[in-house]
Amino acid sequence: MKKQVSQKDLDALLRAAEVACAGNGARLTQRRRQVLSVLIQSSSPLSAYEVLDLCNRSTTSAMPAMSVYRILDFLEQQLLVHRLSSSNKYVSCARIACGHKHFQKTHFLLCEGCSSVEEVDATQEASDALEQMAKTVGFKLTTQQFELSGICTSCQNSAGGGV
Amino acid sequence: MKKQVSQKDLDALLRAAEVACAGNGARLTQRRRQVLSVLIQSSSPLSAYEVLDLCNRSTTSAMPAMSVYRILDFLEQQLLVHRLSSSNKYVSCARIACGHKHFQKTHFLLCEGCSSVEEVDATQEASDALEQMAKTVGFKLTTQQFELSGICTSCQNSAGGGV
DNA sequence: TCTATTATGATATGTTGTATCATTTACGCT
DNA sequence: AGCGTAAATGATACAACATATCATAATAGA
Repeated sequence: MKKQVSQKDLDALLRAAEVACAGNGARLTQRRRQVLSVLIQSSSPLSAYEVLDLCNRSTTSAMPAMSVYRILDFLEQQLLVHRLSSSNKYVSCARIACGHKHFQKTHFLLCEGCSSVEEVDATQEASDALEQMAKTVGFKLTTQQFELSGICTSCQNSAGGGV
Repeated sequence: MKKQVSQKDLDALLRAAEVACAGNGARLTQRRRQVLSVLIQSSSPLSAYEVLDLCNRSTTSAMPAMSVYRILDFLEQQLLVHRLSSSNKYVSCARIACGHKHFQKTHFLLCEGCSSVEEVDATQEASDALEQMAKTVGFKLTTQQFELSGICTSCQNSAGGGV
């Protein structure tokens, strides 16, 4: 499903992404830009092959699967996209525009109704409670990212519809 | 890696599993027992194909991949094994012996050092904090299971060794 | 412009997961 | 016990997902 992103917003995000890459001595090439655009414009997480299909739909020159995997890895390293391990899919980072700083642990709220994703910072309470819980069995937590399923506001209201 | 489970304990768990199945009008067949045994005896989560390999190592009659997937689904329905979505692997339930009642949400603490898994009940504080956090963006949580990575006690002490 | 590095293309192959239909096994019934 | 039905497993084929490897192209810097 396609998210409504204006050309203006998309351009701004891509510019910000470019700057972010440059800051790391990396380049946002045409292909990488293409993959990132697809993810930015998607209202739900996409698998590598879904990204591939969408890329190849809009271009004449077909991209090989290999490239998509490579580019997704790259974009993840640059913190421009996140990989959701529970579904093995990718979403564009919600923080691209603001210098993609993640001050807290990141949580992803996955809607079971419409598959949309909400990226939120962890509350101190949640982090503390989880850490405390792990501590009772001697675990030292390292997870920086949680993926939680639920029902988003829209779907609660429309009782099962889309966004 | 093989966990040290005595034949006595294994038998007791399998008997408990059999009773649990019977309670649901289901049967713990030879094949299902075999798959469950493999998981009980593993110190870390196993993928479907890892289960398959282990099964086929101990038998003369080879099991097809299809059967493993079917049986894992079955065992999961019977609450005898859990599927870890973050790694797409399976672990035997830690509650088989006690009637596998899950009163709270279940958390899995995955050790990044030795790959062992600790199954714990969620604390009320953690559940509340997560629910509260989701609520701030209008989400109603449905997740019953969290998977957290960290370092277990043994690995903290041995600074990188195994269990 | 030349060269070293990085990025991508192309091909092959490995891994994981399912669809489908045939066969076998267990259970209830007479 | 013998029979019919439903459940479970076997067997085969194939689809989907992921990676290894080497060739080619593009880019940055000297």
